[in-house]
Amino acid sequence: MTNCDHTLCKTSALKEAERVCEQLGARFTDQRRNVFEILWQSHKAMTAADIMNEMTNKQPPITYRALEFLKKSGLIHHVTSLNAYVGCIHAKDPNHIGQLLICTNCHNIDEIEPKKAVSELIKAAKNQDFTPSLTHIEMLGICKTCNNATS
Amino acid sequence: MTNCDHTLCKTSALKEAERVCEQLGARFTDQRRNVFEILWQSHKAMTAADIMNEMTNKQPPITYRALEFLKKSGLIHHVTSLNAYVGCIHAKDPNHIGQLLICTNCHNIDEIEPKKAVSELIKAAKNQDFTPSLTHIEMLGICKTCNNATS
DNA sequence: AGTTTGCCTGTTAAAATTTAACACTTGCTA
DNA sequence: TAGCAAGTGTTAAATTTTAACAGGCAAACT
Ligand SMILES: [Zn+2]
Ligand SMILES: [Zn+2]
Ligand SMILES: [Zn+2]
Ligand SMILES: [Zn+2]
Repeated sequence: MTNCDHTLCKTSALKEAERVCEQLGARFTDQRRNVFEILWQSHKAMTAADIMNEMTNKQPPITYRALEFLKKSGLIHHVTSLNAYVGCIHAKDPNHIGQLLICTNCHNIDEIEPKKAVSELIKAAKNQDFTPSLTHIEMLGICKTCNNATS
Repeated sequence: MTNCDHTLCKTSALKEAERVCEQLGARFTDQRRNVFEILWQSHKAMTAADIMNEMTNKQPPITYRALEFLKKSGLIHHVTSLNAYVGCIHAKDPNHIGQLLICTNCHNIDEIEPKKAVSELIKAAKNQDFTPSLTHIEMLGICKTCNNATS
């Protein structure tokens, strides 16, 4: 994501969303698109309230339902440590486990797929005879851009 | 934690809490102890409301302030994916990064310290020039006991 | 074409969760 | 013993999330 051509980010995310919905037999309705486009204005996490403020229809149930749908469909991530949401940049792979790098300064979020780390995490879990189904990895810290700026 | 002598868990956690407070120059007051002991009744996560219900003084600010303090002091973990809290079993090491194994069946939480996985996560972050300060690792799944029970 | 069906929306509230503000107390210490 | 910082009690309020239910809309059947 770092130094992205964000117009490209956004259009390809939209295309992907349409594909995913099609595949799920669900509709990419106005409300869902509205939430999705608002989230994809940037790579920053937004709270439900943030999003709601920018919606055409600002009623809570509308917003929460769309968020719920997008999350279940793997198109967005719920950033639990911020209680906020961000568009997923790996939506093509519905089974990916993302490591979210959350900059506490500029609030941008990058998402990487740390295959080796994940396999270590799963190994560690299995050592305790624990069978994981859902994994959250969130790191708060300072991103490259902000690091350079403050030095 | 699995198959623990929980009386032991609890007393050693209390002793540790007293030590940590002492070291921080803070007081392990009645309210803080009340929250802490309620959490340590088990290894299950409890929401703020759950805890509040069992407090001597059931007023929200009392509960939230104690939780905030205990979290900042590293004595409990905020389980962000459940928006709930659980006692930390590695409080002796204030810099540990715990991997929470959260059983969606019995709701017990185990916490392990996956050193290798963590170093891989940090390595992956640094590859993006990201400087992490706080790391959350939470896995939802089925624990050993529940796995055995359902098979 | 008309009708059923299931998904999705609109709307009205209400419940649940978290925080603000401020006066007061308590234990330390200068 | 007065002053200070940490911690509490109390009253509300703000924020976040959910329930409930009537209505609309698009694909699918007859
Ligand atoms: Zn971008
Ligand atoms: Zn993702
Ligand atoms: Zn811990
Ligand atoms: Zn279990």
